[in-house]
Amino acid sequence: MISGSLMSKRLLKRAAGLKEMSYTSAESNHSESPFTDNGSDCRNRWEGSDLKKGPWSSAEDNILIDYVKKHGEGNWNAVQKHTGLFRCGKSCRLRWANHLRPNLKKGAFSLEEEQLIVELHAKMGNRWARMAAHLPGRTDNEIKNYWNTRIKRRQRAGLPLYPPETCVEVLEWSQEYTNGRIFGGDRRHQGYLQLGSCESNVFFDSLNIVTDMPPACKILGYGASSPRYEHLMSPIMPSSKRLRGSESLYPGCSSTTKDELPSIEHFHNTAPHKISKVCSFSGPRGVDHLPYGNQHSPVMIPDGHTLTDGLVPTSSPSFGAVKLELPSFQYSEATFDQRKKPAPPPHSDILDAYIQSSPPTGREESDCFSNRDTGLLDMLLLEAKIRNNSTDNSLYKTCASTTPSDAGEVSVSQIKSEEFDDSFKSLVHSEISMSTQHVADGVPPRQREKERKPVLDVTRPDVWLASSWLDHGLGIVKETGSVSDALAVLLGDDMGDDYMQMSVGASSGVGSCAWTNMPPVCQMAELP
DNA sequence: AACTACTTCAACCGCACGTAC
DNA sequence: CGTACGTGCGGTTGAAGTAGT
Repeated sequence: MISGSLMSKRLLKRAAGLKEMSYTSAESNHSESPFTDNGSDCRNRWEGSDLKKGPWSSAEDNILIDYVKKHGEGNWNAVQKHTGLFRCGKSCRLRWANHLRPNLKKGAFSLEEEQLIVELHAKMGNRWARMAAHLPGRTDNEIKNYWNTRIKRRQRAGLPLYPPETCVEVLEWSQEYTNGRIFGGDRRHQGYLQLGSCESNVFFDSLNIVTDMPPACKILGYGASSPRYEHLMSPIMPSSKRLRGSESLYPGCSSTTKDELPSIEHFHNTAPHKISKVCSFSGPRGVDHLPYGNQHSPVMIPDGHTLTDGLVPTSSPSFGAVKLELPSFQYSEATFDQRKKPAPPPHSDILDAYIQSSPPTGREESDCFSNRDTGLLDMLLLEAKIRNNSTDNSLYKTCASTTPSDAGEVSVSQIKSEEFDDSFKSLVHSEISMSTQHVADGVPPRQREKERKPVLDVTRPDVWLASSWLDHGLGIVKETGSVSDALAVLLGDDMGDDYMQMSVGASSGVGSCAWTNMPPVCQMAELP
């Protein structure tokens, strides 16, 4: 929410119709003619490009309004022909859609609208246009700007982006999905699932994790170790351009993303850590790497910096950092011991690679993982899909437990290449080996896996939640109805003592954290 | 008052999809 | 089938506004 004075000023400005002042003041000459050049605001003049850019003058607005009145919306490229307006069709459309069309709401978002945005974002991710469809009179741009502003504020405040109830709702929804009650045939042809009034397509076309590789620096800077959960905390990170199946090799590496992520070479050169180090979900990864509770050792990123390096005091991890520590690859104890120094690459790398490289069980799976990212739901769906598609979770488990020695060393760059297939095969082979050994020595693979695992600290929300979400079969958390509690723990981890107390207090059952035990910051569902 | 840092938001850009030809 | 065009979407940019010093 916009702070009082600022908002009131803005509202006043808008109410008085002065919003154009900033433009008209600079281009007051435009009021006479839309084609009057005033230099400063017409950065790319139509003289050079035939088309004017920059702020619209009121005269131009009037021309466009007249045009739409006469010809209706659409055919925007014809505007220039019919009106002589030196604006491209896209610009006309944008101006109309965002500012000129009737029934547009101006002014600050109402509380209801804000709540709806949060809810929608939790389900849809950065799908502004779809969100706008649920907010009459609001534009995608407006929502997007609001959200970006909001998350920045909340990140600064160290608060979660989503109120607990939203997360719980989403989780419950996910459970429905997991249970197969929200799943149909070919999603591509069944349209968006309607859940209440919300399009929940997010569930079905959002599992392309890599695409959401945050401008890593941003997400990491805020302490999120798993971009998959960026939307839980810092969806500021571009959710990449819409993935439309054309991104092949490394779908997540959209241009924008690439620019902000450490380059593959960077990983190679500065951190010869291998992906296999991370090719294990990091939920219960080495304690040393966890930024929780009193173990605020920062999560490492491949280049040797920490997630919080220079950005967030490690002694006070952001809420989001904790909250976002969702299912990720974990280290086996052996793995961890070997890797206390090396920093695991962003978990998303691994997960992405895993997802995208996993031999699909069918086209549906392929589709499932081929679309763009969304929000909190992604991981839930991922889990569900993996569970659904792997009869005994073996592959999943493999990825969750395989040590480097099992899988061999796979570099990040390899992960980002087709060579990951080989790595994946290695993982599978290791799993097969484990199963085979089970036949030989009678030790069930799961038990063996347990033996290889570090003792999990169930007071740590990352461990707890990751375990719960990823696979109860991992043997860490047996209760299945505690997702909400897990989330509560997660959300409740507001840096430090509160969280620790709460977690310990719930030791009788890791899944028994009451909302009332939430630290105040967590109970504060929404920051105004 | 001047300066700086930060925030907001309108507009732009590039990409992808759908459709007509 | 391939291409061009129109359109929509999401991320980014940068000017203007605001707050703090």
